[in-house]
Amino acid sequence: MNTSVPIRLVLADDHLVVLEGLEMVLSRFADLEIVGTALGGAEAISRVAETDPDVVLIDLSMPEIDGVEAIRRICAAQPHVNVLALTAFLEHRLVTQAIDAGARGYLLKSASGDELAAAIRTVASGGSTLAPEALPLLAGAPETIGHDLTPREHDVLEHLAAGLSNKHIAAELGLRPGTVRIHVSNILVKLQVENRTAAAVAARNAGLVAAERFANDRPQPDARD
Amino acid sequence: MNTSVPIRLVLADDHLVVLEGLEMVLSRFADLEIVGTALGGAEAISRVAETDPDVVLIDLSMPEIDGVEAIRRICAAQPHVNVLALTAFLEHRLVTQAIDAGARGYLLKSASGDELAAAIRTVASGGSTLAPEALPLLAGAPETIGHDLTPREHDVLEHLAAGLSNKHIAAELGLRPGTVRIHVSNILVKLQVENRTAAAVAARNAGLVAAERFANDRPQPDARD
DNA sequence: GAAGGACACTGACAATCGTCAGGGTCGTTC
DNA sequence: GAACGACCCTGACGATTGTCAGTGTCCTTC
Repeated sequence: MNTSVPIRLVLADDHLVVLEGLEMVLSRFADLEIVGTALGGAEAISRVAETDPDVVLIDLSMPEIDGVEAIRRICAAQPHVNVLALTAFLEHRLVTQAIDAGARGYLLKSASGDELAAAIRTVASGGSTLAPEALPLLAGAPETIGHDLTPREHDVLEHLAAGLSNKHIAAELGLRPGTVRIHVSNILVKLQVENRTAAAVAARNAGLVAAERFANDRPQPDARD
Repeated sequence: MNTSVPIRLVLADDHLVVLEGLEMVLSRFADLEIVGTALGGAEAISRVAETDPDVVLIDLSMPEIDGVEAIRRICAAQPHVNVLALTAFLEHRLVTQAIDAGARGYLLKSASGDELAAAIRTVASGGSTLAPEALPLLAGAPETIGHDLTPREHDVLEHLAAGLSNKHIAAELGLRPGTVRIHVSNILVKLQVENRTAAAVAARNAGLVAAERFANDRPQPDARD
């Protein structure tokens, strides 16, 4: 029996061929209707605003406006829209941020089309769903490292992870170098590492700072004082 | 370019839903015949061995046996098979490594299904193709940085990028700390950076050292609740 | 064999980093 | 108001880092 109305769906993924693929995979299911697609976060937000769908399936790793930010804005503007986050990699920060931003579910791209459709139905009916692989990340405390950083420490870490010296960080933030040193020292304790280089690596691995996917640009402090 | 025999194709991607999507997108084209799919590098190798296809479309970022290694083995075993590399991100090391390993082409997932099909046809007929975005990475010298490192410098960089101090690196390599300092100093010059932290970041961005993408493992996908 | 270059190593300073022992502000609790 | 804790700031001191000048080895070239 056809339930009266199909689930209206918006898809967002910055990889065109993946987006096309998702579209075709999901169009197999009679109870799902794709009312819009988007190639980026900004596009996703406006597409959702236009079509007011039941469910949004959104990739988290997108340039410019990333998935988490898009989820946040969509949930703020249209709280009745159910958001399902999709991503290629299992990352603690992404899972928690997506949930915090308002996502009703979190799924990996290693799921099958059937699993995806099932998750969409669950989310559409007001339920929530989580990739089984994501559970241990939320349950235990395997990756709670660095989540107790103060705002200032996060500022410093951001610059530190770009390779700046304490002097440059101080100039950038309008502080004394000695002050920056203390922040760095506290960061080392909280990240459980021995020195700033290890901190930079750990911060990137834990996703505490934006990691440049593309190797093209290189942050270079204009030195020579 | 209408031929009686379709192009026989093997697809490999560790994300099941993406793999299904690619399969459906490409099955639209009458001149393409998908003779096998694989969820990982090892599976790709054996699938190619079994089916002896014209073209292999292979994702580069796969766990265990990654795409580059798979390409290398496929090209070694079956040199007549044309390999087309596919990846989500534009990374200098991946492009060059894929080409070195024997790939006839390099495409981004931001390509459309049509572009993908066109690239497959080009590669199948003995040509080669490259994502337009990948060209500047190979053409200019924006990322030739660090390719003139001596073996010893590479050893040191490997440890440095893991966050080790000079003293620890010295102990690890059986050197004096002062010696390590000189290697580090030379590395800084060659990587065009100011300090060791920036060197660690640059080395990872440029793919000069193995960068574990995420801190936690990836359990095997399965199940539906 | 001599000359040259690339590479690895080392000990000496100066600059930078990380730790220590403080002080200041703000908001909460008694 | 006093006490408390969280956060941010600062100068002084040892430890680490990065630079400099210099030695030894191996390999190629003349």
